[in-house]
Amino acid sequence: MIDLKFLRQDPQAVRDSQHARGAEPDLVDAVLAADAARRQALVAFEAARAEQKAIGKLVARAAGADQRALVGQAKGLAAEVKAAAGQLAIAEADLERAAETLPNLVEPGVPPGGAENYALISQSGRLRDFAAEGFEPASHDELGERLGLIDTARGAKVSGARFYYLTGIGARLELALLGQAMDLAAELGFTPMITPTLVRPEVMRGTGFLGEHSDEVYYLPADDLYLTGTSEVALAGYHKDEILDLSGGPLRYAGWSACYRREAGSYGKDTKGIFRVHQFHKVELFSYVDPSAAAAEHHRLLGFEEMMLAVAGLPYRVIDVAAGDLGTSAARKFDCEAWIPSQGRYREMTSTSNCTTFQARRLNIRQRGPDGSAQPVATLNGTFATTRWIAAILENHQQADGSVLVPPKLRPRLGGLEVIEPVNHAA
RNA sequence: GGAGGUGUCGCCUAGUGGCCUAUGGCGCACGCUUGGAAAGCGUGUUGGGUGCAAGCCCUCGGGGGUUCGAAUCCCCCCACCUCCGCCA
Repeated sequence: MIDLKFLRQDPQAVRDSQHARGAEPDLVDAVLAADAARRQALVAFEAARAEQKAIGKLVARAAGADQRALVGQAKGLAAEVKAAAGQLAIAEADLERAAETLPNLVEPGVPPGGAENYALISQSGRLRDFAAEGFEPASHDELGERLGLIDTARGAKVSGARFYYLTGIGARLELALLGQAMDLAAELGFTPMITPTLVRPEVMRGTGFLGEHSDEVYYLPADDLYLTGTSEVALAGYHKDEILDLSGGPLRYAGWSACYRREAGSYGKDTKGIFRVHQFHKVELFSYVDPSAAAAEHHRLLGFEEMMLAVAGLPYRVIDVAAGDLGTSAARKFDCEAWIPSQGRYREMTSTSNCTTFQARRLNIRQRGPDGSAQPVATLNGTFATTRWIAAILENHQQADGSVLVPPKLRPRLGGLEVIEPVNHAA
């Protein structure tokens, strides 16, 4: 049962939040009505049960004809209880269905509106002037092919569109990036994790991925398991049904995993290269914190992402994503977008979301409050590095002669390699 | 994949159809005792919902069923253990 205390306490705040998202405000009243109906059914059920239990005790103590008479009475009560239980089950299912569609409460300060209404927070790094350098920047897929790093043709032959091979230095570059991210995360106090990528339905649902974007998710019917699009799912499910002790500070994890996305609604978008693919690798940060510390932790995650962008030497900007462009479970989201020269625009490299208590309420992850009662914690996540970064690195560090400079911090992980030179496939 | 076994309140454990409103121990918390501590003694200790409260309801891996009544009987699922088979 999803915890709806926040909704009962302040329905207007939820309506305002829905408005900011450009989503159905009527949903709030539908959920409240379902909640009231459930409560009524619950009261009726509890009353019937209490009566039944009382007579049960009498039956236990009675004997002979008295007992037979009491059993007769109890039979009638049993039918009542059964009916009440049926009503309750229906009311609960209705509420669950209604509550499931209600996205998280948007944090105050988030710009209202759709994707284009984001707020620019900061801008870092220098955009190169390729015209002044005397050449036209090549796209990452061109570079990847020329340098022998990415093979999308054979990816398609073996697995279909949006699959690829990383080959040679391409594979090593990916490992370097993810390794660097894991090392940095560990240094910063995040526990490194390699997580399952197949999860049960309740975990998928609890993290908010079976809502409106369920068609983005791979499902294995034979096993009733979902392939995750991010290790966030496994990291959020990690403490499912647990009561955590956060008195020593947040619990912080860095998950490494393959990620799978169907990209169902994206025909025609980013069809070339590895910008939008069905399978990629990612290091994801995940924090469990006291709700009062969530906003501060969010900025901390953003800071770590910026460190990795600095390691990769990418020019980027940070945006505060508008309410209408937030995922179901996010209350606020900061994206770091790197400049992609061949496209002449910024593209998402990292994304960090404050999910406040949304996921914890669904996954039943709590901590002890001051009064000893169990209260939901807040969860936050942030991308730390992905396959997509290879594309940004190739494009931003390309040279006029077709080679690519390896960012200095990554060189030790590539055997000291400083420049990736074109390979001659004809040879 | 096949056969068998196990799952009770943080941990161990009693409980095989009705005062189970779940036993006992360990641990933990508080109190008494003490110069202080240990030991000892006493009290409390699954979690949740609802209520000002008393209370009431739910909760014995999860879900269904049988029954007036289920921790207990039946079915399905999940996890773990043992053995067999298969396999990177």
